Amino acid sequence: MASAPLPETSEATSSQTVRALLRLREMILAGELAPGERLSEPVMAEATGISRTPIRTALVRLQEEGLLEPIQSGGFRVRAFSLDEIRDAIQIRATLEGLSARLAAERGVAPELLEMLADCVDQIDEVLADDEALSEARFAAYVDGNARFHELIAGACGSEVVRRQVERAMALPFASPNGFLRVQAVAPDALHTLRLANAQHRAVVEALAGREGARAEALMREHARIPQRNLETTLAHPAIRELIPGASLIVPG
Amino acid sequence: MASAPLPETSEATSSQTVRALLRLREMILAGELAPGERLSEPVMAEATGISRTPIRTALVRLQEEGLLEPIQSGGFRVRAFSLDEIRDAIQIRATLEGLSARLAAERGVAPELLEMLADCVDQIDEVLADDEALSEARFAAYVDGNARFHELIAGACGSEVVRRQVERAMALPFASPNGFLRVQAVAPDALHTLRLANAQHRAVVEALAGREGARAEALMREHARIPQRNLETTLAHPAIRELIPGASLIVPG
DNA sequence: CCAGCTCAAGGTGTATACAGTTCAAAGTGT
DNA sequence: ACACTTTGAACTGTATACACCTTGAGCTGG
Repeated sequence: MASAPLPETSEATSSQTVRALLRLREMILAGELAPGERLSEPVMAEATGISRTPIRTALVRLQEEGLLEPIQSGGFRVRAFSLDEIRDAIQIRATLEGLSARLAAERGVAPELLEMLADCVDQIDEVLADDEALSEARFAAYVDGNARFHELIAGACGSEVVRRQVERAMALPFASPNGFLRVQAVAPDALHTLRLANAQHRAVVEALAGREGARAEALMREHARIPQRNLETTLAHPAIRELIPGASLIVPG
Repeated sequence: MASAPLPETSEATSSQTVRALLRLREMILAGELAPGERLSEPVMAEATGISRTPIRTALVRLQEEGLLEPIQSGGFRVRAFSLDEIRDAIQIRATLEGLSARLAAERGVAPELLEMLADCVDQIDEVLADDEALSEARFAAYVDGNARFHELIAGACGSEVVRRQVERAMALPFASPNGFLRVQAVAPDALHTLRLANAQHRAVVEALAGREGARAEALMREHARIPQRNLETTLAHPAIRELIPGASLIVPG
């Protein structure tokens, strides 16, 4: 039990379908497939070395995920997202996170969960303690803490249905809590904003502990203004578009 | 162009996959497949006369929809829903409808849309004008008006992303606006409650017209208390469980 | 030179075959 | 009588073959 390093979950992921899903998502977000372009199953099969069947089910999954849209005559094309849609996607996530937080506060959260949330906040505080610019390692630690915090919030109300729906809302790359973080990191007031974000995190934990449902909900909603702002920044400085995943899917519209 | 009655969209729906999806969903909601039961692809293929491939993609879609859950060793089983989960699913829908309504109010809605919404409300009012018990036909008219109203709200903010997400939230049968309506119809205070519901509809239209975002959002949320109450009623009187679609998926939990 | 038509190439939807694996039941040994 | 083993049936994941459809390019006729 003690030996045997975990089988590398990333590469040798058992099924072909999962491999195809990961690979295709990666290709789409990397911009290897232009928005509006039809995804030819035989071509993808050739490119990935996976047969058409798993490719096909991966395409269905990606459609449900929102990255692809069906074509009248059959098959799928890469979806393009307008800035307005991205704004809305972020608001959807924030709204659902707010719901989860409110329900959690109203129903009460287990002390262990509060502690785990506090751990995330502490980890981020530690990362931000220094006044120097963020190193790559510190940035990674922030991303990790932030992702864990938001995952915990998604499941905080103890409802599988809610957790699923929140996760769905995060599926779009720009709607994810970490979607615009790299943009954030290069901003002049980066540290200041990140500290503000973590102050909001801490306030949410406090609200959950005190069963303040409305406060927890409002905080989670307000919290999503930060990526909104980063989106504006990205809009204003097209050069930093490269920093955000799936940037190629964003169209002026 | 004038002749040729539209090909019956319901039965001869072009693709096998769509047919399989409809048929399987129907079977699950009708309780022909018990919750927890594994769905054998060959068996379903035999039962429906459709080959395994379309069955398979339908299963994937039903999983994304939330009606099925994956089994460790492969394949899917019918998902069971606890009462708490149903409550939460209704709240999710209400929350997202509230978001759509608020955004619509803030951004302003086209006069044509307001008119269409008002039409729904009027249609329902007409159905409820009479003080007698609801006939089957009047009930159907109510269901239709109600469904149209909620669909319009889902798309009212003009965002495809939001519309999609709201529709997703309505996918679970009990979370749909019409999910518990049949229960409502047999209640002693049926007409009273339905009139209350439509008063809320009308208030939402008013709020949209007046760009009162917070009001529109709060109304849509409150509006979902009615199905919540109907859920309680159903719980108290197990005999009427038969009236709601997918009742067999509800477990005590 | 342009419009319309034809034809071919490619692509999707579907069926089916096959290998590896899981699960359960029956049988055997104690 | 009970527990363990073994075997077989069934099922999933995957590959592949095939028919029908769509679409675009090239060709022909005006």
